[in-house]
Amino acid sequence: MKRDGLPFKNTQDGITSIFQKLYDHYGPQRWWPAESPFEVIVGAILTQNTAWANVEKAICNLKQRGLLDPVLLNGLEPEKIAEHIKPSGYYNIKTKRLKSFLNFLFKRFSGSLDKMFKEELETLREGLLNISGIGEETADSILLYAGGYPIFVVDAYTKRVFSRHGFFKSDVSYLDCQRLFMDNLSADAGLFNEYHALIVMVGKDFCKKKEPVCRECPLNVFQ
DNA sequence: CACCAGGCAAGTA
DNA sequence: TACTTGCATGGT
Repeated sequence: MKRDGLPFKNTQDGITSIFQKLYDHYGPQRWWPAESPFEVIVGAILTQNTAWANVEKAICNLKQRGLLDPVLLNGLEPEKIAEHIKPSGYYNIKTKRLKSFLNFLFKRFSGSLDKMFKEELETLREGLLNISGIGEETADSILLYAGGYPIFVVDAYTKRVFSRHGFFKSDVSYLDCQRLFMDNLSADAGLFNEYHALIVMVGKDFCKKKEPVCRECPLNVFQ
């Protein structure tokens, strides 16, 4: 880690102590905000490049109609799905993405999430990435937050916060960024769960896209 | 009013 | 491989 004047002995110390500072500041986040693994999956697809508040409206529409279930949603006309998830934006493409996932779930696991989550981590990750509409972040979110697998989720905030603090360049690849965390933390799903959630919190509060650097924040142990 | 949000795939060169 | 563009609503 070539970062002068920082209080970390090495990268591992940095990654570990930043987690501790965030946890001390924000407390446990207990993600994902959902009542079931399927709700996590739907939310993970709907939140692609979309504010969570809008996703909540869409999830609420589905939940109120009792449609937050693989069988029922799979039997629904695309036009009806699109109508319900409209508040989350990109509703036509997201309808296709939900259908693509459901098609995968029914063809490979006869519609059973329990069966799906019996797969090995790497096998299931490959399978999810093969679904049109599910990229690395969505796949890892499903694996970690719905399946409880020990995989670290990288998002725009992760790259922004940690590149601004010198851990890598802002155009770092998903896998390189993910490797930084997974190589320097124990493979603990509970830890990865909290860490990603805390990064999103601190990112929302102090690391906006517009500003050239992070404002002073709990992460600013760098001065 | 402009800009952004817990991405992804398809198109182009 | 490396860029660019479309997708769309709702909050600040």
